[in-house]
Amino acid sequence: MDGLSRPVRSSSITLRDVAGVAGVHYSTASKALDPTKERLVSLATRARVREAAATLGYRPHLFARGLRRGKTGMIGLILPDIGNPYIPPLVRSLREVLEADEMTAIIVETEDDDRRLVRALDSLAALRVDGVIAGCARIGDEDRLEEFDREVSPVVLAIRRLPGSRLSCVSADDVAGGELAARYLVGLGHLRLAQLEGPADVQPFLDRSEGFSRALSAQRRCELLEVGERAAHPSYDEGVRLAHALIGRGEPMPTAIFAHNDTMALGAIDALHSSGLRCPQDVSVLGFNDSPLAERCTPALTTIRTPSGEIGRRAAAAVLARIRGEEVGDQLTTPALVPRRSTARALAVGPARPPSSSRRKVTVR
Amino acid sequence: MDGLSRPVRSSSITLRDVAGVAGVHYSTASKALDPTKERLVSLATRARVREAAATLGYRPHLFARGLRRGKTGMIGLILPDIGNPYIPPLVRSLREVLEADEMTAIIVETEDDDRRLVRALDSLAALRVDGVIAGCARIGDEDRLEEFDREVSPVVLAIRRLPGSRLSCVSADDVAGGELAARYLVGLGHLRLAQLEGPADVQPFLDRSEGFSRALSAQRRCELLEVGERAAHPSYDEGVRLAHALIGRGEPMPTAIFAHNDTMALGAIDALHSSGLRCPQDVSVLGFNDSPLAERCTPALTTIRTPSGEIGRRAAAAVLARIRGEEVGDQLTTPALVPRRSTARALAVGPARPPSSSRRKVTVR
DNA sequence: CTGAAAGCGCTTACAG
DNA sequence: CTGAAAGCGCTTACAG
Repeated sequence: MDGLSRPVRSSSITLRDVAGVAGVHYSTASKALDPTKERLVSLATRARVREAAATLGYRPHLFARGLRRGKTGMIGLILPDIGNPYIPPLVRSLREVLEADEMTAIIVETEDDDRRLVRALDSLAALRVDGVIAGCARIGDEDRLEEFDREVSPVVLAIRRLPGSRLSCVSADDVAGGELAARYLVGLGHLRLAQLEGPADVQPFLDRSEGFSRALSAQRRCELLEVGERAAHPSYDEGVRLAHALIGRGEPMPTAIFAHNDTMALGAIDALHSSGLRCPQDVSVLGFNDSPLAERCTPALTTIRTPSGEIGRRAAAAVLARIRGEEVGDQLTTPALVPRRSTARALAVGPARPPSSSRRKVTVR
Repeated sequence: MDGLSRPVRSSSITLRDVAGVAGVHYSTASKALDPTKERLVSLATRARVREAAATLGYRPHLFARGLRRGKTGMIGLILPDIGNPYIPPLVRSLREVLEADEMTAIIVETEDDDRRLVRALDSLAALRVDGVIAGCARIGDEDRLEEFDREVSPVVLAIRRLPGSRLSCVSADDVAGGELAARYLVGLGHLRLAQLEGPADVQPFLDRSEGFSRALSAQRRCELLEVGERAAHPSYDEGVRLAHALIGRGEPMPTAIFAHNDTMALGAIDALHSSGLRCPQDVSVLGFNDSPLAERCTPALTTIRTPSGEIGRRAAAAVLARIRGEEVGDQLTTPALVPRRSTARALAVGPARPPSSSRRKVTVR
């Protein structure tokens, strides 16, 4: 009678419709269509129901099913920035694992902003996601994330670990990555080095710093030059800014720079370039992550690979396990050095200087 | 009794719980909490219900509500590739508009693969999304997309129009963009030009080709060199490949190249570079889209801006309108030229040639 | 202004 | 093997 209150689209085919065509009760149709329950239904009925479903184009209403079963089949994926080239491969691998379990990922972005995180968590709670993969954790987020884990659904950390939290985490071994960076550059003969550090509220950057400077201090004669500040965001623009800060100090330039991610490394290379310094001839630059753009730039970027595919797969498997009620431990993947063109042997001769400053000295003297 | 079948988490606070604490029927609680219905409830009750909801931390179960109301609050966003730097800004702007209407976007990727499109549409149908924004349309997808629009929920096209379809579309005016590219390069004095074309099953690339070559043929003395093939994907790698194809022909090089998107332009620049040709001194390169990386590379890329923020917002507004039952027309946004460092005046002197081939000629002669 | 009932589309014990 | 019933959490006519 009330045409307006009914769904308009033809394809809101329901189990009732299927059952009607097949001539059975809709609960029987439900069982016939459920692989785990089909054995409760006679072969003949099964066939009839399936045919009816096929000809009608029936699709189970996932959220109706979810409501009944007490789950939604949705996983929240909280990311700081989907524009970071490291992210898409990770999202893809993660989604593959989720989809194999009929789960769908909902991506929300925080842009490393507190209020956005709160809002993201709010919506995911209202959506009743079955679990969350948080790739956005900043030091200080422990409580919020753990509360969600306690009150709504399981949360696992990915990429960014949170030492002060009991939430399990899948990430790279960033300390080892920093060490690897240092040892490689030292092996190339570099004695004066610097690092462009990511924000201090993100543990991986702290870890990379620690690994790098620790491995360096184990070497005699190696000097770690201070940039004086860290990046506000681990972005190209900040890479440019910090590199210029380094150049502008007036002190001798390092012969090698370790940037805390690939994007900052690209910024640094372009900044060097625009200051008349060549990479790698004057200054070697080493990135971190091995995101897709690392091999697609000039010079191709030497970097530390932190396998995003594997981290994505493991993180997905970890939430799925926690949803099943299993406990999962932390998982660190081992980073690997990928040598390309942006690093070179240190020259035996004296320190490179920004052309302008060396020119200045020449004219002054 | 049966502890196992009930939700475990404390926060599955339901309307019943709230009503219990407030001492009212749960239907009354529902009204008290609904801004559009709160006037049906006495002030005192309203206050009590709200307080109960707040102290219990009640959140409406969005999918339960959706089931009752016949909508889910979800919009499917079908994209070929979230790794394309043009995409994140578009996703962000689009999401802003959707969120203002309490809608959530579900992103699925097709990688321009037929089977993935089918699967994507399948899942979105099972999710009963209220609408779809398809940024993945390839020529030939008309039927599938229109069927979804007819049977499941409204589909609007974004970025890629589909001339053979009645689905409404929000995109850039790609023909005008191609013309703009041609006129700009001609204005710089270039007489021998080439374009690196994207796949022929994507209308925007066809449009860019058409605009470019049409504007060029209107000029006397301008020559459009044939590359001989199009890109299989509009990617960096294909940009590299096509540029090498151009260089390897043995014919004189163009002095300006129009790449059908920024990513291909970057590939082309790197390919030129690795062949000893400088951009822009030897060859100017013009991109398309003005994705974020265009201003963050060396040389900064001259490109055609097709405002992703605006396209995203309009596309979101368009689905929302269609969901409300309104018809919406096609919308073309006007592209604009963004001059940067990768293009320069054509030299008055003779054609640039790949160094190797010119060297060869020198030694041979 | 409040409550009781029906129902969104499904699943799942429970009878027969 | 099949069906009838209850219920997931909500909203919304409909009575009172």
